[in-house]
Amino acid sequence: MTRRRQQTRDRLMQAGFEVFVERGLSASIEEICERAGYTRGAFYSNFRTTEELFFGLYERLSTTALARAGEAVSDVLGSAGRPRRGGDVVGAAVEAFLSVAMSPDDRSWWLLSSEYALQAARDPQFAQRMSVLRKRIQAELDRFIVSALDRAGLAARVPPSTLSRALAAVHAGALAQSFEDPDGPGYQELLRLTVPFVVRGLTGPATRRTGA
Amino acid sequence: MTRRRQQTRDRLMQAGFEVFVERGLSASIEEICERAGYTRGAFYSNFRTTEELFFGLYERLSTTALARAGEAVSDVLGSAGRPRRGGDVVGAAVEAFLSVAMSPDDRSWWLLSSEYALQAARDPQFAQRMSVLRKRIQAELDRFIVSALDRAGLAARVPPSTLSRALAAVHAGALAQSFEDPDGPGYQELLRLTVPFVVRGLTGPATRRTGA
DNA sequence: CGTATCCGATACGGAAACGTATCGACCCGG
DNA sequence: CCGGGTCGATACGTTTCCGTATCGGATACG
Repeated sequence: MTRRRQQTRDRLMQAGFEVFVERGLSASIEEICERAGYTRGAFYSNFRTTEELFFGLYERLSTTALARAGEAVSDVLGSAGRPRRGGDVVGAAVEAFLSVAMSPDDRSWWLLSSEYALQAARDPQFAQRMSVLRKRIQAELDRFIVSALDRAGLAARVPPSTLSRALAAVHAGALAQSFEDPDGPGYQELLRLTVPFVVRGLTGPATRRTGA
Repeated sequence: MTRRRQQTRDRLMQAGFEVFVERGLSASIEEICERAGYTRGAFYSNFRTTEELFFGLYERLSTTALARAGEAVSDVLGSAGRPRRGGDVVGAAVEAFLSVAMSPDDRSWWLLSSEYALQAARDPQFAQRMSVLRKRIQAELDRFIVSALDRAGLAARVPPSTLSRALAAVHAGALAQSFEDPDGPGYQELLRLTVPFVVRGLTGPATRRTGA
């Protein structure tokens, strides 16, 4: 409510972000407070548990992701209209997809999203709360896929949501492996080795009707 | 050394496996001992820290995975020889790949491998110790890919190791997403939507020489 | 069957983190 | 400028977990 409170909340969340990245979800309340420059009193006045702060962070992150995806959609829609057949349509689509996807060098995001996945897998309540936000992003991503395909003159051979999940899975796998195996191919290369083929495999010319 | 000691080690590791799956790496020594039916004395007599047990589990798991991969290789090599062109060569290769990959419904493995990845990302020493074992599995997987391609009459357009990493990434992404988003397409479907296209995209007929 | 050794149980001290209850300072409105 | 309410700091007791040192019993072996 008050300005001061909002500021301490923000600082605690920022500190939580950093500490969670460094230490994982097992970070202690004291660590977070120390990082933020507060004492535990401030924490308990704003959050009940570390998990609560952790989930708050997810809300914040997913909100910004949603906004970014929304922008990407309008960008694509803005310059859409007439499909263009020539050129590396799929390559352009991949680039577009990358622009929506999380920044490839964002190690922090990968670490945290792994933590979120683990937490959700272990705590059904957490999973349910997360799923609400997930669905919103998922829907926005689907919209992006649809408009991007339209712009590229392509039609999906599977439901757009299925296509977007498949691409998201490939993206996540590439991101994970690029960190887990630093000697192997990097994130960019992995995507170049996979995404175009998946897109080509799951789409066809727009004129053809999807029926059957 | 003695039989009793080996048994308590085994039981502690099994308990550790279960507790790590349920609680994550932040599990306490006491939890593990309680689960195993021992007291902390037994633990300290066999391990120094929970991380040590955790890493020991990785050694054990990677060993069995290595053995399984080795079997798969000999299976494929055994019935190889003459490449067969007809039929769904790629589909068969995918099935073969799946037989090497981790069991799709093995939630425990996914949880633990995520924990391993996180731990390695945060602790360079842990990462280095893991990388030794990883490389062994990686090499076996590469051998599998090579022999499977040979058997299918296909030649990789990229280094086999690169191909295997790409497939591993897709596999990992599909596995993760199937757990993170239970409403979406499942593991099997995600792989069917992606792996064949990636394989086709990165391989060609064996007769053609790879040289540019 | 007896004995030396190994190994897991027990006991102890201490550190770290938790949650609460209370106090003092700051902030905002009148 | 001042008063009431909010908010974060402080202090306290409790719990949990840790690591070690020691003890008692099981085990392997002659």
